[in-house]
Amino acid sequence: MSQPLSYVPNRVPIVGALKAGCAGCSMHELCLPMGLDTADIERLDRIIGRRRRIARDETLYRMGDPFKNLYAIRFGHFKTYQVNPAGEQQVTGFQMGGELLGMDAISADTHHCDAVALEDSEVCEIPFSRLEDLLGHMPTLLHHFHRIMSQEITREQNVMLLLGNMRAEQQFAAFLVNLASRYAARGYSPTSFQLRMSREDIGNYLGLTIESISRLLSRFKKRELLLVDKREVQIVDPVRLKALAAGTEVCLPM
Amino acid sequence: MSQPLSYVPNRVPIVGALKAGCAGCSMHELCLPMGLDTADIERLDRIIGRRRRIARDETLYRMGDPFKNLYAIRFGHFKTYQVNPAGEQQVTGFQMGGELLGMDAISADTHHCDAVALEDSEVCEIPFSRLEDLLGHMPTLLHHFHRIMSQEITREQNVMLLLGNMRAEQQFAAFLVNLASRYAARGYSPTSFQLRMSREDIGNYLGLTIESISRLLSRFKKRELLLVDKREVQIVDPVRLKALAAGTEVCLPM
DNA sequence: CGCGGAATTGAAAATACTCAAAATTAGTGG
DNA sequence: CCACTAATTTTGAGTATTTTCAATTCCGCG
Repeated sequence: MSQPLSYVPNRVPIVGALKAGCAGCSMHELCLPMGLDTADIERLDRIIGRRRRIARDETLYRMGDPFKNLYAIRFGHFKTYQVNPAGEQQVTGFQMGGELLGMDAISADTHHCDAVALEDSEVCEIPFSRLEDLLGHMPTLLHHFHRIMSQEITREQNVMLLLGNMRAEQQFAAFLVNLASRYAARGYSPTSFQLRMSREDIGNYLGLTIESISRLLSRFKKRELLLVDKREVQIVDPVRLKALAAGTEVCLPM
Repeated sequence: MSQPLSYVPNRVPIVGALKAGCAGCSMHELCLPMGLDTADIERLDRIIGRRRRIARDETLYRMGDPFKNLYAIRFGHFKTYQVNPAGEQQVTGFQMGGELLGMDAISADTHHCDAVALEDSEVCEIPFSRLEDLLGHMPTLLHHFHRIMSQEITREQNVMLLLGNMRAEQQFAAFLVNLASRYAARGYSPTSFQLRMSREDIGNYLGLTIESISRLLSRFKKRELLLVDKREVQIVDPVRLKALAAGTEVCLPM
């Protein structure tokens, strides 16, 4: 599923085999270089910094860190969370391969959240000032970058929708449907995947307690919407799950 | 408080008095032209489309409308809301003078929410494709635009924080503190202002019912945090209100 | 003056939370 | 590979906050 974790020197073309840089990255169709021609990918490659391995539970950046780079996830999963004045965490998102981390930091040149790897992961460092220079000369990339930022805004609006007026059961269904669609976009099964995050993280993200998440999983299991084994989830009835997420159907307790 | 509503022909310089365009707009220190020199403001002015008056309760754009323009609010207030598959509304934000509307539409060339004026308002149309062309030639503006988009991401993350792990009372306090700080940034009193939105809109935004908002207002009034008269709010104890919003203090019912 | 939308208030109901305990799983070292 | 410990998850019972439903009241406006 994810790539082997053995160390391979970065950015060194392996003759006749893998290309280095964006062109050789399995995420290039989803990530920043999406839709660029070979020459433009080349230009983008030249500004991209080193690749970084982030082991599970390690922090990529912290709230308050000075903003230097965006990070493109090559493989692995991350969570981002903010800490409020009272010291409580709020998970603001889960990110996976092909997604960009750090866009919230542009506004104040300072990171606004912590980003922690949920499993051993790898990211590309994208020095933002160099990227911005490049954007001035590459209209296609500029537009695509704006789309990505806009997508992030849209994503968060959807979370607001979710947090603001869905009941627990609907929220959780929507969460699963969202994960499924993102795996589908990456060529993975949308009906069978691993939850990379703990029940606690899910609960925190959805504004629910860990107990509620646990109960919802049990309920969905009993209603034969899902098969659940530890963190492995199999969606048995995607249609009904989507209906639940849309609010067209309900799934009462017991 | 807001500018007079009488009609004045747009973009016609009044000799020896007001300048037309961004330089003459009271919001230019908060809006897109922030930090630009006179020559650059001039360039920006040239691509900005007409000004539009939007009467109270009128819609600036709707979900699904093709995306052509961003809108800078010259004066007035707006709300944006999405409609979920079940037909329920979710207010995703309240916007005021100097703020930009429509950035969520870039990602899919289609508006993702409705924007409705909460009072008689005026916006500048900013044709996005022309803006993007200009951004390629104005690094300062480019960077500033990215800051604005990033700020929108940050703003929404803060709402997630609010919706995700605050109790009603804390949410509502945070909402008021947020409004206060935005009015302060605009040179208005941060302790005395009008709520431009209905209790229903506030409740919808915060994921609470209208009844809950009403009870919270009564409670805050009784605890001498606020004076409330219809939509006019006066913050009597800003320190305690902030403490409430931060979660450092509580304010129980009765 | 009276109508209608908006806001307030009260009482009952429901959803999700808290606390507690048990069960399961993951991690560690022998 | 197994045993042990720590962490995570599940489940139950009682509680609390917020919602729902209903009845008024308030206010703007014709």
